[in-house]
Amino acid sequence: MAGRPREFDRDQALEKAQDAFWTRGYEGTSMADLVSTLGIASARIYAAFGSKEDLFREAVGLYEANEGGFATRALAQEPTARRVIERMLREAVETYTRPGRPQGCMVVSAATNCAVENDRLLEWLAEHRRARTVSIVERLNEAVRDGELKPDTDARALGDYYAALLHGLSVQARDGVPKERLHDLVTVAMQALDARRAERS
Amino acid sequence: MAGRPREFDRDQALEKAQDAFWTRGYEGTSMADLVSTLGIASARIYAAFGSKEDLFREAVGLYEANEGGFATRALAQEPTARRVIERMLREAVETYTRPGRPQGCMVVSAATNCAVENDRLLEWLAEHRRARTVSIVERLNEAVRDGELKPDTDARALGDYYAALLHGLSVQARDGVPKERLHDLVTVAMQALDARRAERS
DNA sequence: CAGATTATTTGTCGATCGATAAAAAATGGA
DNA sequence: TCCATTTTTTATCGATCGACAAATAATCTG
Repeated sequence: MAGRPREFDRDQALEKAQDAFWTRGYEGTSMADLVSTLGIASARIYAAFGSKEDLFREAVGLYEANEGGFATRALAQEPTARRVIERMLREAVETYTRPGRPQGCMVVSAATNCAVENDRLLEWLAEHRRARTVSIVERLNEAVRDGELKPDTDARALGDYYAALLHGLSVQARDGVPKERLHDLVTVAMQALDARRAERS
Repeated sequence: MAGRPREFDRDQALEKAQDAFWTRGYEGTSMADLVSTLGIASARIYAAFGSKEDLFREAVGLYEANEGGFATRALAQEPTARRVIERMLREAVETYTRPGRPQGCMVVSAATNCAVENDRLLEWLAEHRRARTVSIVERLNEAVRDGELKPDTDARALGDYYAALLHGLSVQARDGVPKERLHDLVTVAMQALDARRAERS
């Protein structure tokens, strides 16, 4: 273990790359943009991160481990499906509209339209979105088994519904719809779940 | 009025451009792509349509006048807000998942992440989405005034809710969620409106 | 100190981006 | 028939794309 020590903070550079990709997407952020945003020469970026694509994947990982991890956190920490869903949506609204931060969801908007040669990235993000949908559906199925929701509840339809809403929230946030209106919209959306709650003793 | 007659079908070329932009987005579709898709040299494209951006705007216009015009059509043709909303969502699902056609909504996905120099296009599409939201909210407000919906209904929240869902449906369709599941999800979403319907004599 | 290792600097690579100039070809009108 | 007009053909433009090679500099080990 030797060699010249790195002169820049790799984690800090990764954060800056995350924000750039989150704001403008993968193809919307050029290497020249990254050079000026990170403040280091392109050869240093390649030495530290491998390629633009590698950097992007690492940036998405950082996003999902922090700001974008609200779904995972809600699923892990909330005791009921009702609370999982509401917390997930409320935190999504907050994250998507945070002042001074990139708007919307990085996983939804960073690679939606891109050239053929980057289809792998597009598919990679799509798989992340589908996985999130699956985890929501599974949690709702669990709630049906537990008796939290009525036995005849269509958990998949309900899960698809909240997943679609989550993705729609991202588009709305990017369009500049204010946080308060998004919260009001979530309130409307929670009725679908409340209508399926079982009467408990 | 003279000059050499055009040798290709302009409308047909515009349709092909629409499909290309719809599939891969504005920046994801290069001039080289357009040349091979339309089957004509780039100089001819510029002569007929002005620029890549002009061609894109014209292609979006074509989309909104046909496949993408379901919201306008539903608003103009259906007698009740209930029927407007359901027809709009059902037709959206059909349009977004049509076999052999580009998936999702062109207005939602053709310019979500792009470079700084194309921010005008991004903002232009965002304005289209916001305008659609406004027209939905206005229709729901009208329904409250008409007595179709309960007097204490928050029409804006409800309109924002259906707009968000519409945008989410586009993302889901692009992710390959099958049509049937999207219809089931729409069924769940219709409950929010039904809960606001007034009891009529 | 010398040698191995890693980072930084500097310059540049071939490919592709959107766009156009100039010349040739095909029409209608006088 | 000849001219004005428009399209097509052909070739190419400068800018930018992502990526890297080679030389230099800074560290640890022995």
